[in-house]
Amino acid sequence: MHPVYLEVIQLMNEYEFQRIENKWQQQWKDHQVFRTKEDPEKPKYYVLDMFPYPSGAGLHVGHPLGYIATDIISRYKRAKGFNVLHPMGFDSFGLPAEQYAIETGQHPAVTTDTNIARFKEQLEVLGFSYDWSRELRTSDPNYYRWTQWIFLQLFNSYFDIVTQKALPIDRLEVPSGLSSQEKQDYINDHRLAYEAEVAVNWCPELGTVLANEEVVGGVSERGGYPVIRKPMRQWMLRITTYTDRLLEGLENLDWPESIKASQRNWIGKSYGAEINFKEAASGAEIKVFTTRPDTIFGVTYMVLAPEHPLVSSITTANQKEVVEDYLDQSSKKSDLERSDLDKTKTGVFSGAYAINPINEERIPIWVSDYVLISYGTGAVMAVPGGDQRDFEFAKKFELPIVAVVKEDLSTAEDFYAGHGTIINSGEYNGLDSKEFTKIIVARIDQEGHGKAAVNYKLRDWVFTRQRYWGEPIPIIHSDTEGVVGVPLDQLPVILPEVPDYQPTQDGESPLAKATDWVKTTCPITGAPARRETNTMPQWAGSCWYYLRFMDPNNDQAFADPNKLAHWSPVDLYIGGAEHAVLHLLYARFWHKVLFDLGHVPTDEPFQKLVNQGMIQGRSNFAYRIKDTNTFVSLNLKGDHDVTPIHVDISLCHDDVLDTEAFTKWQPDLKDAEFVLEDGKYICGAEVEKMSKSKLNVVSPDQIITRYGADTLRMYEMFLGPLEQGKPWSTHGIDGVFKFLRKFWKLFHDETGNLAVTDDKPNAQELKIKHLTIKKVGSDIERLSLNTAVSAFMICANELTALGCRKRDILTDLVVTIAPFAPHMAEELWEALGNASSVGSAAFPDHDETYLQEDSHEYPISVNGKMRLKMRFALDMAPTDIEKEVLATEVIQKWIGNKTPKKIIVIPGRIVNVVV
RNA sequence: GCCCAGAUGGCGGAAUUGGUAGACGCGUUGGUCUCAAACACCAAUGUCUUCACGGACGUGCCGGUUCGACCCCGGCUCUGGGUACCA
Repeated sequence: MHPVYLEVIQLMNEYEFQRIENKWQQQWKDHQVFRTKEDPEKPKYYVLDMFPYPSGAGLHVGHPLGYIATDIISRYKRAKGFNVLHPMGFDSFGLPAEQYAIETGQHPAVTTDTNIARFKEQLEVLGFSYDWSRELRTSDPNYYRWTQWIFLQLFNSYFDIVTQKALPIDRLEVPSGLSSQEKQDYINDHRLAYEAEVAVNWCPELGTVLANEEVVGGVSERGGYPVIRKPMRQWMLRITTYTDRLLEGLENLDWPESIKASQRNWIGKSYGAEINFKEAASGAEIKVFTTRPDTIFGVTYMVLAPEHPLVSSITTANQKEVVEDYLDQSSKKSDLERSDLDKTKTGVFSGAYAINPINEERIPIWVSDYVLISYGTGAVMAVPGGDQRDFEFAKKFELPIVAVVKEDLSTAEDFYAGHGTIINSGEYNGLDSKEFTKIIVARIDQEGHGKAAVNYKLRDWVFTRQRYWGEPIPIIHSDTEGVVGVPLDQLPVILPEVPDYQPTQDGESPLAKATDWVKTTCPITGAPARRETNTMPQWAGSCWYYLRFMDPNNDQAFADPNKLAHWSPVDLYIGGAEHAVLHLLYARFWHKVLFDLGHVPTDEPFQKLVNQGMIQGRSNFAYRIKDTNTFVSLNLKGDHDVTPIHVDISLCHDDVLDTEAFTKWQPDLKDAEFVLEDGKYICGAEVEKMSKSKLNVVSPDQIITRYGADTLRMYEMFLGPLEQGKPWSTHGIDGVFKFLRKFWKLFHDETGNLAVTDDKPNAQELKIKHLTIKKVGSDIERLSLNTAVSAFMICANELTALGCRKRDILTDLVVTIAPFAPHMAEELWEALGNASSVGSAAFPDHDETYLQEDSHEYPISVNGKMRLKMRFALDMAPTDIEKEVLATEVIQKWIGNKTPKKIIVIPGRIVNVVV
């Protein structure tokens, strides 16, 4: 809309959203309307948003989708008499700020502050009812002090197998007769936070270690450089001890099934058996894990991962050279190459043989990187007749294939991966494979060849980053005492200033450059010692922020136990599905540890979880003819070799490029030439993730300037179901804007004066009111906010048609709409003569008596097809209805000369005549 | 490959327990107002057929259960998301 029109509309329609919204946002701020205190008189309700990372790009229209929903719920629950906790904060440690710091030398704290200020401003103009007095930032020392404190809780705990819970490390029973070094090692081996040498993602080009989430498809997310595995000393968290608890805990959570499925999948529990094979020459034991012990007679060879410790010792002299060559090659492979599924399998024969413990068969031992050292035992018994990968490998290296399970005995296929009937397995032939699994595992166990076993995909959590902008790990390295936790009264360990933020070439953290900071003393002996220089990953701060919101300014504890007891757990948590696994799994893990140690009152942190869909962007493309500065319009590019480039969507209107603006957009485009169609340059378009780099970001600010926050709030809800993703489009926002003006006009006459009357409402008007209250209330409860908006539209349409301006009707509607359009509601509420905020008014109750009717318009169907409608009294006897229906001419026509077999009358619903 | 979700007019979507398919909004068409436009308002709008009344078809496809199916069951197809040499 043109700015001139905007003024015209405002003059004509009196709904001055800009004035109204500024006014009420100021009032809420001045009077701290949303400040929350514990209130034992009211039931509590904790509504949480996934707090954002304050990026430099600011909010786009996708961010508020979930925030609007939680704000509506919060305001609704308050009006329903709940004491609502609805906080917001910032996940402010993280890579983009650090990357920016490396490029510009500006301290990440400075850019983070600027970004947060911008985010807060954008959140405020949306009219959210956050209790800003509880705002937190994960990069604030008063916050990360407690993140470090929790880390030390993990460091000072172990997982007790018997009770299946974490206990303080001093309760660990250490075997007697150990030397002091052995004793220290034993204890460290049980801590929930421990140091270990593990393979990490090392990016040689960037000279840094990357987090898993920074590696996409084997290359670095930033720059697209190859990433290799490199063993380095890391802090790890023993999340694997909690696998079963994390799995079982999912059962009672009100979470989307897909998220639970993702977590189960990620944990990846599989049942099977560990079977010991013996190497023929040395008798060395090689353990394999299999989920299909029933296929043991189909084992035709064995495969070890290249990193398997036995590889070098069993390799025969003849094969030594090829095996070493292969090991060397695979160690150099990037993750990209190793994970490329299309590649053909590689491997070498070790020269050694293993003995199948069940049938004493001698099978060759191969080495191949399709077996991973990180899962199971790093060795597999290969059953090419029953496993796709083994089958491909056997085909390539011409190894024998034996079918041992058949679904259908008549087929001649030599490959079948499912369950069925056992064949080629000696005395066991003919058994059902599932049945045989139990029998053979029992035999293996009895004969000492192995045992039933469970395996998980979940690995311990690599908890260190060689990065600057994160929480320092509160550990001191002492020459005599090993790793020592920083004493709790010395927290926080403040992030030091460093000369520059660049990661070092050898993978050491930038914190190592703060040499004075690194030098410290051992808390036990007082001798000189070094601080840990690694920092925590970005997930650390978000693992427990929901707890800190309950008591954000406490400097004695991470939160007061009474406040934790009052607010726990989070009743409703809304956020994007991209956090389905990592954040939600890590947070659950920390929570369970804190629960075991008696620090939090619940076993699970988030009772109900809802994923809002992602709002995608619509990108525009221009097509540059290769090696030229000429751009060809969408439908003419056919014959040319073109490179599509993203064009900022602000340079396009309905996919037509503003060529003049385009040439001024970037210096290298100033001489750009265009091949036009119909005198216009038409851009290509594609729906993809909304992001700064794709130049398709729509900021809520633009929409708010045009239509106001209330319109944007209702429009985003009106788009469709909350959980569903959709591309952003403003088609239809006018409809919502029109609705709000219509609602406004119910209260005002043509001159803009309040025109509410004190007339008594009639039955029809009361019915509209009560129906709307009922519908909106139940829609909010089930998070169907799109249909709630439509209920308001229906209501406004009907009242407008009736010309109803009655106070009784309108007062309740203002309270009902307040969660959705709070600014307009406040303004109308004030105009109706109320001194207090509409937020303090109780949500009206609907009265069923106004909704009841004494008759119902029955759809009359013949053989299930609706033919006409007839109105009958609700208390009319079904037999009387039957008579009337049969006597009707239209129905008679449909029955014709047949006799009705049956007539079904469902009182208050439907009539069906069966002929 | 595996796991999960989904498929309804020109478009976004509605139908809460098996009971009138298409609420509400957008768009489109026609009209009122206007010098004209915008705004606003009124009417029509699933497809096919009919001058009309009406009729036939219709919720991705095939089949089933039922008096009655967008909804339940069996078998597919396609789309989106997650995940993967996990033995």
